[in-house]
Amino acid sequence: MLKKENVSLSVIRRLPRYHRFLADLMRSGITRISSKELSRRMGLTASQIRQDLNCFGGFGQQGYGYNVEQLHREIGVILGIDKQYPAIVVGAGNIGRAIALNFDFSQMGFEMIGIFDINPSIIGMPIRDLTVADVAGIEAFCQKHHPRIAVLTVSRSAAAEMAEKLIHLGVSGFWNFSHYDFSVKYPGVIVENVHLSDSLMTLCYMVKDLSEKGTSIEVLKD
Amino acid sequence: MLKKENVSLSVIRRLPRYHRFLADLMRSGITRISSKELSRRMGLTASQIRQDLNCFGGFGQQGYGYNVEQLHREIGVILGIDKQYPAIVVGAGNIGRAIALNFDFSQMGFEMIGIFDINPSIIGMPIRDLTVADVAGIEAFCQKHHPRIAVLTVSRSAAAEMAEKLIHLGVSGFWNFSHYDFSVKYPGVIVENVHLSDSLMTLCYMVKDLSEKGTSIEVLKD
DNA sequence: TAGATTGTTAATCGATTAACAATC
DNA sequence: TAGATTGTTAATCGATTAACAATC
Repeated sequence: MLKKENVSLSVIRRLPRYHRFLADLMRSGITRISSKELSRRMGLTASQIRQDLNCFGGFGQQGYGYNVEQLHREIGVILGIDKQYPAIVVGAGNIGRAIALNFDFSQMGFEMIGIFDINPSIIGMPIRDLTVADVAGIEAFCQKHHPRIAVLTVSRSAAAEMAEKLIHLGVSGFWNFSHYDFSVKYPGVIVENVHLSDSLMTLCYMVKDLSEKGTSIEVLKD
Repeated sequence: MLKKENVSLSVIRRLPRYHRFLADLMRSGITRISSKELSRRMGLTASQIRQDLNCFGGFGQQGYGYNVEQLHREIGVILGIDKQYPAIVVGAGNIGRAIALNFDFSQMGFEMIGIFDINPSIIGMPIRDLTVADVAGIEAFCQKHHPRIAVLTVSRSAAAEMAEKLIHLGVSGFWNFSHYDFSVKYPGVIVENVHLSDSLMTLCYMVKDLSEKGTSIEVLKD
């Protein structure tokens, strides 16, 4: 199915957004869409959409456009969210619990098979169909169940050691919420960093920038 | 202080990461750093670091490098995190609470002045020095306190109406955790989207891609 | 002064956009 | 068939990297 050998990360990062907008279209009962109309809704160019999709194959039909339901499904397959890679959550504090409670991992390619924490007052807490386990047992757990990815929500100080341990236990990917940046230290290990504070600082810059440029918010508002 | 009129978003998005690495250096007691050494630690090129910083001015010294503490402070000022823009959290579910509890907004340019929810069993709950208020009173609150940004963690279905309401109440920026993408609908309004599910799907792609290419994880591991 | 490293200009690379022939 | 819209090639644009003169 793959046409291009190496698809750029910029393209990959747009795929989930296409997937989301296509799901919206399905909900609205729209069954076909042109790259032009989709580009209008998403704030992109039609050219870019066609270029992006053609990295993976020709999913459209000349003169017709794309079948919404089919394209939605195909993008899901490209992303691999039809898989069920075993995953664990390490750190069951506020963020870890919120993630575990709010996300349906099974819809995003993963099966949540374990949650761990070091805090005795959190260990034993039920979260969905799992129970928070003592992180002391994580080594035995990994040797038995071989999780492919770990959601890392431990503190900055604990992250370095934990990442190293998990890599040696065979974990090949991390959804990293900790403030520790280990993508540089372990090249070859897949790390998807979620630095929420970076995102908030970027927002701060944009708010400040808008203020300083004195652009009338009133004008922009309507 | 600004040298360049319009700095690209790619550059802006790297600033918080520089800020974070510089804070690390300060903690390690390192007082000066060259672009070369910093690039090695961050996994970038020295050229890029110098280009990025020179969008805002010359912070270094030939033959010496950069003063860590000074550069850290300067980047903070560029980002505007020394400001205290009033902010509210709308939606105090798992994600909203986790965000409100974990983040020190004051260190990222914002002051948290209110938290709102629609659910009676959540209203009245204390979160840090605030209490979750009934979202019914959000209009009166905004007219009185004029929050600049809103952290939006309401459901997809509630997001559209809430965004519109807040925009008309003068909120000019959103930290958007909802699945509703309104950056296209309201151009001019600042929206920093945090689509955690997009991030997780991207990780899924990378894990799948690694599996399919059959690259030996063993080799990469050590 | 000599060595180091910046600030900045020029070259390269990659990503986005435009154009259009192919075709449903 | 005629109209529409894709898939794909070519042109443009922007971002990254390289090079080097300026200077601490």
